[in-house]
Amino acid sequence: MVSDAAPAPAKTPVTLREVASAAGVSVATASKALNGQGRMTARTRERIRETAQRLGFRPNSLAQSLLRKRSFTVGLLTNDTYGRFSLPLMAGVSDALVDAGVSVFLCNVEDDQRLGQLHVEAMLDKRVDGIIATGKRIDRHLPVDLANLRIPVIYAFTQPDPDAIGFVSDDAGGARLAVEQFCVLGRRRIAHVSGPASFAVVHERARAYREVLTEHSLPVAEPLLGHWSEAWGHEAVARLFDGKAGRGEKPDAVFCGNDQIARGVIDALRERGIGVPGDVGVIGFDNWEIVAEATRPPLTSVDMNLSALGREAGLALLSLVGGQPAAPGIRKLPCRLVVRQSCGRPPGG
Amino acid sequence: MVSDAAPAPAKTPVTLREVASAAGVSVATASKALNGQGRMTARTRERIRETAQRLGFRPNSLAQSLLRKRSFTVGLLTNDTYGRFSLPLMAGVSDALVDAGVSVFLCNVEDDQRLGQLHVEAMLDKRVDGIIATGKRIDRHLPVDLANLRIPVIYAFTQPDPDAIGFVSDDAGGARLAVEQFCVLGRRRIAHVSGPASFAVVHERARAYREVLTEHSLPVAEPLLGHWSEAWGHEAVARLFDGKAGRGEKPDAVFCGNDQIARGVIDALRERGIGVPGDVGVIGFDNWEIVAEATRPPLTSVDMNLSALGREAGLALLSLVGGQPAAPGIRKLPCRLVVRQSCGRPPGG
DNA sequence: TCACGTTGAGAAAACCTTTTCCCAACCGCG
DNA sequence: CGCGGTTGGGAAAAGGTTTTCTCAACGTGA
Repeated sequence: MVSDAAPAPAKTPVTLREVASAAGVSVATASKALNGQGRMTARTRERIRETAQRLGFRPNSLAQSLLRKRSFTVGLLTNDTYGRFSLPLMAGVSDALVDAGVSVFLCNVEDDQRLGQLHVEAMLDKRVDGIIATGKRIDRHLPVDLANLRIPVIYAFTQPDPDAIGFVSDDAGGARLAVEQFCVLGRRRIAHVSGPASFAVVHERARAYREVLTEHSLPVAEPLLGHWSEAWGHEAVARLFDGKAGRGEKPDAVFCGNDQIARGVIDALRERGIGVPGDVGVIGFDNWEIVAEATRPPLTSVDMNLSALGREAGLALLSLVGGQPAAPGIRKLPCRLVVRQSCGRPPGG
Repeated sequence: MVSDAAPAPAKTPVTLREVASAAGVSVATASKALNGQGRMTARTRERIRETAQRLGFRPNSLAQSLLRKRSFTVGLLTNDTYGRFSLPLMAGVSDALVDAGVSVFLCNVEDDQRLGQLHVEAMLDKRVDGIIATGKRIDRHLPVDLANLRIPVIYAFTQPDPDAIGFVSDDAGGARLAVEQFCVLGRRRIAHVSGPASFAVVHERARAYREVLTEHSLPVAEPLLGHWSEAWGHEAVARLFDGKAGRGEKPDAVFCGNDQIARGVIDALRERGIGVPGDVGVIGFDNWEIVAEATRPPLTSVDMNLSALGREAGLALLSLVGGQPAAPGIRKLPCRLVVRQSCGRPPGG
């Protein structure tokens, strides 16, 4: 027998049987030694451990899964192929699971029912322990039916089935943060420019906007709804600022439905010689850093904490898989305001 | 026996054994019937198939994998957590593999060696058939060692190990497309504004830029290297256009290293009253649609075809897993020019 | 009738690990 | 010396599928 020195990468994985025979014990004993189970002398256990170490033994996850009926694998379903929402979310999910030794199948289903079916079946066949469904819109379903699946399902940033568990961002809370910030900064005429009325979050944020203004006894302007683009930001500024009303009647703050709109608003204001944040404060939504940091001045924006949301979803799934019960319903996670320069500084500051 | 009508979702998966006993045959026969193997009467085969169908039988992938030593699973390693490069690439990979019944483990390793190790080991334990490594930079390695892995590895949009197979975009070719386009459009004084010198692609594109200009006997200006931001685009315009040289000596076209720089360039030009594309044509790189479509005018840009690159990588891995040999080396995939309005139209058009 | 080939289907091994018995040896105690 | 209890470790089943081998029945030609 040649003593192989460095544990050179074996061409074929070493099995428990090989460890056992190298250590001169049965596979049963070897298994128990490595898992800290059973009874044996400390010396035997240590010898087996060393042998396994030396041979570079790693248990075959497939065999373990087959037996334990637990694959340490979950599926992540998304239809947000190119979007920027799913990536931080996925990172959070993955982050929460990797420490538990759980790997994540990424399944992009677009909006294709057939593709969704295909992926779900593949995941079921592979005996995933659970599924996380995520999308690009809070108020839409994925094109798959996950209702009676015999494995736990968690929804994140997408519309959950009834009786399921879903995590979403607290958009109303996020909107409050933004508008309250304007109030604190002494802004009095706060406008709201947002996306299409077909999005549920548009109404949720608009409601919060109205509430905060009312609470502060400030005038409530009807929100301007358009679409999620810079161009719409430009147009909204034209509508808000190009009238012949005096300076004192025009907005001194604009709360925007996303960062692209805010970018358009800031650019349009600058083109009109209106100072940001001097004359008008601007706050965006999404905190899309690459946009928020490129605006002039850098954009204050509401962050939905998507990565944290993904983490929570991952942990919730883990606990469900572990057999912990959990009440169905929607959990809203708080947003946070990332203050940069576009909103201005406190009067006294 | 009650005839259960609709195949209600069973609480526990139905096994081959159950199918066999329901059809009155042995598991061996059942297996062969469903896989089109072995010899039996057509009637027997059909009866078994129907029984399986009726019971909603789906083979346990874990058991199959254990036996076949093939898990129909691959790992996708990335360190591009928030970036926009990995998403289209992943979509392409997933797309190429889903039809072969192969699922993809998404592993985000950041730039963390420990995390990389962790993920690679988890994937190896789960007996993935192969690994695709992808990153956010073509000229950097991932923080993991995939050299002697006993399973096939493909690199995509990241620096491959020697003797490995890698797919990257043909950046020089992409740059040629852009500069040639300017030449065709009759531009004569073409500038190049790009990212930091620490990126290999910056030099590759600059070389192509010089070559094309030389081929067309046009003056070659030294490329301006800075960083990948809008702010740098602004500054570059200041350097190029704010001198006291006459209009006839200033650039009439700017080829930018990415879309953000191009965005900055266009904005800065507009602020100076210089018309785009009338006075100066602009072409960007990356074709990041959300930026390219928001510039005024919409930005012509080089698309790296990342989704196609992902597809190629996926197919290559599949063929490697299938035992097909493949020569090591780097394969460059062509870019394409997406023409919008910022480059101008042909003189006669 | 016998030898032989074909057909249809089942038994069992294999994949790798975990876990539940089970058993032999040993110890102490009466 | 006999007995119950403990200790160290092994045999075997289980998990679900695939594949090889085996075998009985049957038909055919001599």
